[in-house]
Amino acid sequence: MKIATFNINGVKARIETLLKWLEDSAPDVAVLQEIKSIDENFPRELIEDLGYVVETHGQKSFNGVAILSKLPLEDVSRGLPGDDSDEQARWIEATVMGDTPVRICGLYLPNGNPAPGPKYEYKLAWMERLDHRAKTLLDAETPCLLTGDFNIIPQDEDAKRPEAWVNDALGLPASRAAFRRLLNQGYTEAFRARVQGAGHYSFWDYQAGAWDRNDGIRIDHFLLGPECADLLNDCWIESEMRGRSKPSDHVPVWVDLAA
DNA sequence: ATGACAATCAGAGATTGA
Repeated sequence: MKIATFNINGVKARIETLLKWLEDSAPDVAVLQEIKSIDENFPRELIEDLGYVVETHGQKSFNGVAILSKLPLEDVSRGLPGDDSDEQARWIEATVMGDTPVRICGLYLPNGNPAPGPKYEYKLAWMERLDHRAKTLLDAETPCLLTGDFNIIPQDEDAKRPEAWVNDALGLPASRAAFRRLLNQGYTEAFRARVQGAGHYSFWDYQAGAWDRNDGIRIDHFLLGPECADLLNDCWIESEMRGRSKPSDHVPVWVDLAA
């Protein structure tokens, strides 16, 4: 089973790019972030016509996540538990019913800039809620994974210019520590289980020719629970998507699971 | 230190992103 995460930076602006990608790359499951659309305006029929079931958790203008799947989805839930007052659409879960069912959590973690400040406090509080949800999922002792735009640069090797991010919400020690706490629970970062070394990125800013200079950062991740990590065949970044016409500033990241 | 670029909502320019 091939699963991809992709921050599409607006489904309305990216629909042609998205449809062509679904046709050409054909993920079994696509986990999307920043759909920037309410559920009613999401182009679900165009995607259903390609053989996908579509589950969205959208909001007006910003944020918004979705799961597209060629396999049936069960037990869909929306919103990260732990704060009923949080109205930002950043979390969706569903169980993908392949040969081995896998619980998939799609997340769009808050950016957090400027830091310090209320937006950074929201990011850290959101990660605390994520930590709790992740623990609960592990307790089930069945295959599960967390994937999406984490807005975290895990280590210096995950940025072309690490010095540019030391005071940024994506690279601050508290951000990295919260990410490590997830790993320390027993989650495996799929990409680093397969690929070592610097120079692998999933985001390049639209500005200042960042793509042409390969001035990127790796912030889109797969965290696999133990039962899911046992199924990992491969993990890779589809970086060539950044060079196509009308690209998102993120590219898809993939896992192949024996599930 | 800031802007560079892009998307959204709105129908200009502010807001958000990373």
